[in-house]
Amino acid sequence: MLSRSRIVDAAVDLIEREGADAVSMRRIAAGLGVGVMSLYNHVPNKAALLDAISESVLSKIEFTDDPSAHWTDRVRVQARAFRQIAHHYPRSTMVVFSRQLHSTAGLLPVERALSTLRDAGFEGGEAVRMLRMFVAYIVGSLLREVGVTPTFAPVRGDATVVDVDPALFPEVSSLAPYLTSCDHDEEFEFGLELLVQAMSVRAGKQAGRRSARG
Amino acid sequence: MLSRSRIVDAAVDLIEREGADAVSMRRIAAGLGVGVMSLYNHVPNKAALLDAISESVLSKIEFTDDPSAHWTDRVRVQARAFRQIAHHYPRSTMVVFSRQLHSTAGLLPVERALSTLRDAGFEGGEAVRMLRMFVAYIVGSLLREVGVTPTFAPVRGDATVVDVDPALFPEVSSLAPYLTSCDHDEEFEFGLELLVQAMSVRAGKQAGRRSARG
DNA sequence: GTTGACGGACGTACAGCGTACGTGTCAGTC
DNA sequence: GACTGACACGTACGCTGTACGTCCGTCAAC
Repeated sequence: MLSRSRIVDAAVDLIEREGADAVSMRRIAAGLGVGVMSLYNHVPNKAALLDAISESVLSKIEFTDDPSAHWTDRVRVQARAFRQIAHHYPRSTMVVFSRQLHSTAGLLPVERALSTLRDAGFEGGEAVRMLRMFVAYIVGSLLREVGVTPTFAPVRGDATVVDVDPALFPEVSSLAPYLTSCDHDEEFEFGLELLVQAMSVRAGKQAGRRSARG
Repeated sequence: MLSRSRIVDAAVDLIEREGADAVSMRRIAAGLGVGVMSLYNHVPNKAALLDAISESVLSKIEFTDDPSAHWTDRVRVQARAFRQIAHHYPRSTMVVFSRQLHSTAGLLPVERALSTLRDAGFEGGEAVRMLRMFVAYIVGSLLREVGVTPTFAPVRGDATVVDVDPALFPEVSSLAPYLTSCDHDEEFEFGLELLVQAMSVRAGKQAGRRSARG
């Protein structure tokens, strides 16, 4: 028996196996062993199916939030949970990012994150701004990681940075070894720590106001 | 006479006017008053055309770098220059983000940014990590701004957050007014300042190493 | 002036796409 | 038995990217 979730799962599988470009209603139907138009009994159109895929992927994020942990650790855990799913469904993640997220699937993560930020001492608009900034960093990082890994297209040779004129681009040239290689885990953790530290400073300033201006 | 740049410009215009989904070789050709297949004399295929669009948009970023300014101000200026282009070509920017950027068009910005970071006192891998983190934040922010603004699809009603059960999502519910509204300029500057401050702390720590571990 | 080569614009054709519409087959209810 | 709804399916239409062949304007060689 066909169902919306079976269709979504098959679509995600297809995306991960053959890439987002390979996704067509006919391919999905073939994968399920049904006719094309049968899908439309459960999904209004392809755009809605892609939205459902986004929702499905986002809902897979596991937020094992430990309220007793320090808020900095909770931030770290939540960020890594996001990233883990993105790495598990890299090509589908690109689909998520390329679409509007206007669904309530991501509401639980938001609730958890806001709760964490409140513990950190952020109130009202400040908490929301912090959350948005954090999400921006995570999304931007994952877009790079997932776009670079063999996700959407086969990786091209890294000769692009090798044949750079050192006279024109001295910095790029001298930092070439760092630019060509990239330990994604390390990069992510680096930015994560920087953000957590920046938030700690900000939190201390506004919450405890410890020895500031005094 | 047809040319690659004329095709790219027409494509960008079309994307901005009617959205990325409306882009087809036939539409572009019609906009230029030529036959479809004439395009293929200048562009190998549609994917290459989209890559050319990315390159074109990225190359429009104006980096009026002032080496005499303080590095923090240079960082701000560079980030805003990026954002300005994204706002000028919002729908095309989505195309840029959805593709692999593997072109040398973004090399000048990279050079400028690395130079700025060197002035800030970052060396080697640290500079590259800072750059990547910064780009991640900017890209993530723009993805949200540009994805929310009437860019890809018409904006949906903001009733998604209104009908939230306060018992299930207390934080989301109480912060609803902050979550539904969003001053993008303010948000961007907020994160920008936070990052610049975080970088300043880091720069002071590793460059001057003033009174650390002492 | 004629000829040949060639680059570029173009038309045709084909496979594949999303999906509107109609049809057939069941399960459940009177 | 008849009626009803849900659901799987086939057909068909307009669209897509693009391979291929054709035609024409320009220019070099003779």
